[in-house]
Amino acid sequence: MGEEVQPPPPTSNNIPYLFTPPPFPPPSLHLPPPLHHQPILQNPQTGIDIDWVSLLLTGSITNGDLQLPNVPSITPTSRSANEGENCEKNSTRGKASKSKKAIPPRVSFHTRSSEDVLDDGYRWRKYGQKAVKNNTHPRSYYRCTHHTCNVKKQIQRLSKDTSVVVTTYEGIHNHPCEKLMETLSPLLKQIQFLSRF
DNA sequence: CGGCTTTGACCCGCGC
DNA sequence: GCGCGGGTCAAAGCCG
Repeated sequence: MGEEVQPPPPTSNNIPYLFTPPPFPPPSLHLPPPLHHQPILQNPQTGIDIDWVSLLLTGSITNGDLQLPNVPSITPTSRSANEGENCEKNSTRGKASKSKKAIPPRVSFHTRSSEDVLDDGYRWRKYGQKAVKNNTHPRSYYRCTHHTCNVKKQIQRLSKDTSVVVTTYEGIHNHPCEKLMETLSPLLKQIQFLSRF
């Protein structure tokens, strides 16, 4: 892949991945959010909403002055608690190896939903929940259940606006999304059929 | 019975 | 060095 990682947009709160637009496709989101999840990605400066249909059809967005490239806009974080797909545990738990760890791509986005868990077509197993500072809602930690896949995601509601769910993906799936294939295969067949005329 | 959630404990990095 | 906050583990319990 020759994709270049876009520099993170400047943020004031030193949380570099907030408001980071999703790449196309997002590392783990190969499906648009379900209908009950209203994506509210927007340019924090202009407040212009991102058009998911455009995103999925063209791979890029031209919505007002906000443009998203179709390359991953990945924002590696400087936090180091769990950097890595190499976060295999050594013999003793939590002991970090001295070698440099790869920083996994991290993407976060906001959706407006009454449900916490965004159904993105993958299967996730919850492995932790933690109360975080300055937020009345706990943060939930999920891991992809595919045995060879190391992708994680965090889900948290904004304390300011509890209808907003912040989903943060970490890592890239190394397997296809079965649900996506199920969903798309009849459409693809139809397209193939129609393209014969 | 297998897969999943819950939850308290543990570990680590960072700031003071 | 210490305390805090965040991330993960793993045992126990739940559920289909």
